[in-house]
Amino acid sequence: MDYTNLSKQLKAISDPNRLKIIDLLSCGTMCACDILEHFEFTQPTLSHHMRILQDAKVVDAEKVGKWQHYTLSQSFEESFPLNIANLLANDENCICHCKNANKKEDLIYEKS
Amino acid sequence: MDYTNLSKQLKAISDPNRLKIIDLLSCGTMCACDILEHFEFTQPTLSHHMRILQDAKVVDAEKVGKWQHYTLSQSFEESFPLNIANLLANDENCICHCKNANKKEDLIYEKS
DNA sequence: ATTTCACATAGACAACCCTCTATATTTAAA
DNA sequence: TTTAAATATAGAGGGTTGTCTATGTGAAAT
Repeated sequence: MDYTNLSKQLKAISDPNRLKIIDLLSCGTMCACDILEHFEFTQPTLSHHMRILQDAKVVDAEKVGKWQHYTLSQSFEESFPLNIANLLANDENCICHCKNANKKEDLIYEKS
Repeated sequence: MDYTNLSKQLKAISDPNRLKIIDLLSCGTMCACDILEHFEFTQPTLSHHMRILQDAKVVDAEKVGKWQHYTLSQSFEESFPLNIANLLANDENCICHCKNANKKEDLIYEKS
């Protein structure tokens, strides 16, 4: 598991305003000015948030005339929930392979 | 969707070291000293990380003798992946109800 | 050609985060 | 009772973040 990379995506989405942006984009493509209508902050602040989401490959951008069209990136939509499931799963990918868990003296050991 | 609350959980887990802690705990309960063996940083730093995870209700702690036993909280394991899926889903919970998406002049409108 | 619109960039500032060293607390062991 | 072990707390330092105002840029409209 690549903690550094997953951490970057999590940092990118772990702001309440950026979560709302992602929720808006889950409905489909939107341009910056339409997104901005849903917020109280200024246009440069939105531009800052969109750059963070693009740098983290959470959102794709395409310029159409004067407008920037933003879309949730397919790789994010597909792989991010899988990465979260993988993180929480107790399976062969688990870092500790269950060697170090539940080994305190008040817990029962398996016979060796 | 409660962006503020989801943001707090995301911020809590969006650090590479805390992601590794969560991955370790996905195998089961561990005490602080066992977790610490997997890291280079100092004991007070681990204590700091565990407090953040507890405050965000990601991890539960139980003191047993000298040891602190840490476990992934059941509510986190269950509800967090659902919240992520909900965020990305284009469904009735979507903030915009699809009213504002895809409305630019270069896109086709549905007949009304 | 000039203006307007949509968006990006620069720089500043306060708040927060991660890590450290030093020290306190609590529990068990000697 | 003293000591040792496991963990928590306090405080500091350097880095990062979210927001702002001011300004730049590029495309469309007049």
